[in-house]
Amino acid sequence: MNIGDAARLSGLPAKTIRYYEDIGLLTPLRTANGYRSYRDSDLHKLTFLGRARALGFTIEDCRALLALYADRSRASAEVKRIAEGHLDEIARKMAELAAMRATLTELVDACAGDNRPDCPILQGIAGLPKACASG
Amino acid sequence: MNIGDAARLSGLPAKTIRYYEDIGLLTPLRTANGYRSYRDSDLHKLTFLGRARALGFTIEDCRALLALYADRSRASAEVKRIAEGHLDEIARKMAELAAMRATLTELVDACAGDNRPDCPILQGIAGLPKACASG
DNA sequence: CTTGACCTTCCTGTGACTGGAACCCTCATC
DNA sequence: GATGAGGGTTCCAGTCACAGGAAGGTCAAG
Repeated sequence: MNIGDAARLSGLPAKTIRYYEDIGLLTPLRTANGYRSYRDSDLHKLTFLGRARALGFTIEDCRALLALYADRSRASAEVKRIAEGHLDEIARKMAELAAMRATLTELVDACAGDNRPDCPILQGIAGLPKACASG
Repeated sequence: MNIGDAARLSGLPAKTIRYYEDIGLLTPLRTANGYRSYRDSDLHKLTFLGRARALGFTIEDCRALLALYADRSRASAEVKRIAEGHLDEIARKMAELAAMRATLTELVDACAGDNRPDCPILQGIAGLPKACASG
């Protein structure tokens, strides 16, 4: 299977698949003419990677998860540890965004949004007490 | 005022302040020895930038906001438009994170996390129906 | 005169790709 | 045999918003 087919079947761009090979996440065979040749196992890895990335795992997390996926003697605790760490990170980002949204919503609500120059948004950004939206 | 003082007073690292100059967000004076010299107006800009960045605005948004801040004949509608666009972006990111969290929380809850190899998390990533956590 | 804190510029690296140039391979068609 | 379409290959540059570090200039204090 060439990279184009692997791309179609995995849903990942060919560029991304080459990149994943470049950083050592998978190593497809090569045909006589130098083309990459993907086995079923490669395709499984690509699908796994696509889903893990869609869940927001970093590439390094994905690397660890792939290794655990391939390791029949793994402890699920290790997988869970990685996933929980990622959940913490997601929670942290959501809290950060929520804080931004809270402050910004206040400012936007206070702004008339007409063609006069008075603007509570600009005033807010220029003079906000420092505790707001820190992160 | 040298860059160190500007950094302390604005709360931004000196590296960041130099970068902002590099991309044309402000242009401090220079003393005879080549050191950057920050006026009050420069410091105001830096503080403005720090707060706008803390609210998650992109650098290009910041550039536009700074210009509007300096423009006495601005229409607040333009500022509001930028802020609302950013709020939309924040909402989009939060929704994306919430979807990831929902899927991942399910998987984590289903995983025993002991030293046996059975792992619903890995199974989930490997075989999830494609609709989950798309974004 | 040296020490140390400051400042300068320039180059590289980050994460996870994306775009593009320049080139090769294969097959079908004229 | 030339041509074109549609694959594939490598390598280089760019993204975003900085951070780290090297190599060197400047300045006040001891």
